[in-house]
Amino acid sequence: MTSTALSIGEFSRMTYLSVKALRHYHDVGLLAPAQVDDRTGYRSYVPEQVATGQLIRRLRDLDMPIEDVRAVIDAPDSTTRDAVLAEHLRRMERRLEETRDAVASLRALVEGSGHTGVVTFRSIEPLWCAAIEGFVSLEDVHDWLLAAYGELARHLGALGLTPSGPAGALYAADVFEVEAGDVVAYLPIGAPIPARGRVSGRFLPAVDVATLVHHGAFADLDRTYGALGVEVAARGLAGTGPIREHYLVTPADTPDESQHRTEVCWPITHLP
Amino acid sequence: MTSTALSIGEFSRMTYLSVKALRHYHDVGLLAPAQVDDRTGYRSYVPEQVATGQLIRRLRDLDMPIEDVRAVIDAPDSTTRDAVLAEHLRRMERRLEETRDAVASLRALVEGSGHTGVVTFRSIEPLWCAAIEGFVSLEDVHDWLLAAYGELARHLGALGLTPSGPAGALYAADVFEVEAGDVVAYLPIGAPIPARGRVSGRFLPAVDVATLVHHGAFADLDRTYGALGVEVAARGLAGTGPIREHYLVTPADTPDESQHRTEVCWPITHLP
DNA sequence: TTGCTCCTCACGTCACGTGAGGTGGC
DNA sequence: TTGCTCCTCACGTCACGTGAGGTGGC
Repeated sequence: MTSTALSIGEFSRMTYLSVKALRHYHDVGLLAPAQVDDRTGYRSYVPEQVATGQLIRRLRDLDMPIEDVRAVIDAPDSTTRDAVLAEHLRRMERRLEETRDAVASLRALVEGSGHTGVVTFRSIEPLWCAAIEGFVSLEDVHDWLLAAYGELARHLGALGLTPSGPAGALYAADVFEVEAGDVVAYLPIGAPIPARGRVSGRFLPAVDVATLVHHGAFADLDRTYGALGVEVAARGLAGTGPIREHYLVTPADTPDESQHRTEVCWPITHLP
Repeated sequence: MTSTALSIGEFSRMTYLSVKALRHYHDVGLLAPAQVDDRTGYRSYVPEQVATGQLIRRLRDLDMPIEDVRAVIDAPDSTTRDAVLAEHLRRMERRLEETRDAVASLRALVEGSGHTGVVTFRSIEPLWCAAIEGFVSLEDVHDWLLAAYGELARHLGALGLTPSGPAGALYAADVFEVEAGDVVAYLPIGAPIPARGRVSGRFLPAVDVATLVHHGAFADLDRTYGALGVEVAARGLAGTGPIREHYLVTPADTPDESQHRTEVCWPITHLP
C-alpha cells in the first residue's frame, strides 16, 4: 500500500510553509518531495513528511539557520536532536538578554543619562603580564574575555602568583573598524612567567595615553570612547596602537551595573 | 571655529560602527560625513555626529530597519522621536512573546503531545452573517481578526442583534501558500443586515466539509490542519474553496490555552 | 621607501519573494 | 475552452561583508 500523494499546495496548507519556501527547501535539499513527476516536474509529498515540515516551520520561525535545521532533521537519534535544539534555545536566551541590554542602553542614550568624567593624560608604565591573545569578533569578545581571564587566573594560581593590578585588555583598531581583530587579555604580574597552552608571559612597553573612566555597563562603552576620542582628536594627539581597557570594577565584583568601572586608555603621540 | 575633523577610522572606534557600515550609511543617506575631500574621496566626520552614530548603532542592534532609523534621526522633535522609538519597542515586545509561543509550540511538537480528535464529515448549513473581508498576511491575521470581531460586535450591538453561533472565518488557500490572501471574519446572524463601513451582510452557501476540532493554542493549528488534510487526501475527497474555522473557545473566554477549541473545516467534494 | 589608512567597484550572503512566461489536467 | 495548479528561470530584497585593485600622506 503506497501513501497518499499530496500536492505542493495541499502540503503547504498542512504545514503552513509557503509554496515558495517548499521549493526552496527542495532546492537546498532540506526537504525533498517524496516524488517528482519526470514529465511535468510536479512535486508530491506524503503524509509522513507533514510532521517534518511542521518541525521545520517552527525552527525557521525561531530563526534557526537552515544548516542547523538540517542537523535537527537528520539527527540519528532523539538525544542528538534534543541537544541541537537545546543549544539553539540557549542561544535564543542569550539573544533575549542582549536585546534587553540594548533596550536599556538605548533608553540611557536618549535620556541623556550617563556619567561624563574628566579626561586625564598620563604615561602607562611598562609591565610584565600573563596574557592570552586571539583573533576575536566584537560580538564574541565578552565571552572570550571571560574564558581568557578564567584561564589566566588558574594559570597564575598554579604558579602561586597573584596579579599586581587590575585585569586589562588590548584591542586592535580592527576590532571596531571591521568588528573583528586581535585582542590581548592580560593580568599584570611582577616578572616574566613561563608560557603554557594559550597563556604566555608578555612585556607591555610604556605608552602615553588619554584615559577616561567609564561608569556603567559595557553596552554603553562607546559613549566613553566617543568622549575620549573627541578630546584626543581635538587636541591633535591621536596616536597609533591598540586601545587599552582596565577593568576596575566588574560584574565579578558586583551585579550592580551602575557601579562598574572601566578605564579606557586611548593611545596618543605625546603628553600634552 | 570649525569642529575637529574625524577620520572614518576614528569615527568608527567612537561609535562602534564598522567602517563598511559607515560607508553604507553614507551611500543610503542615513549618516553622511560632514565633509568629503574632492580629490581623495576621504570622508570626515565631526564630533557632533558621534552621538547620532551611537544612536544608530543601538537601533540597528535592535534590528530596526534603516528606514525607521532614518525616521528617528530625522524626527523634528523629541516627542515624535520618542513615539517612533516606543512603537518599535512595542513591536519588539510582541516579537518576544511570539518567540516564547514558538518555543512552547516546538516543545509540544517534539514531545509529541497534543490532542488528536476524530475527523467528522458533515454539511455546513447555509447562513447569513455580518462579515468583514480583507487581504491579510498570515503574520498579521491574528491581530486583524481581533480588530474585525471587535468591529463586528459593535455593529451588531448597535443593531440590537446577537450572533446566532460562534465566530468564524474563511481563509483562501493563498493565505497559506503565499502567506497572504483573502480572509473573511464573520459573526453568524439569522438574516441579512445593512452594510456599514467595512461590515456587510453576507450569505454563506452550504458546503460539505471534513472537520476536526483543534485543542490548544493557535500556534499549533498546523497540526490539526495536517491531520485533517491527510485524512481528506487519503479518501480522495479534496475539494476547493476556502478553509473555514469556527472559534468555539477562545482567549476571550479563558486565558488557559489548553482549553481553547477551534473547529477546522476542510472543503470536500462530497460526503463520504 | 614602507606601511598605513582610505578609496571604489563588483560580487557574495541568507532565505526566500516577485514576477515573467509557460505547461498540464479537468 | 477556461481557470486552476503547478513549473522554471532570472532577478530583487536587506544590510551590509568580502575581496580585488588602487591611491594619498607621513
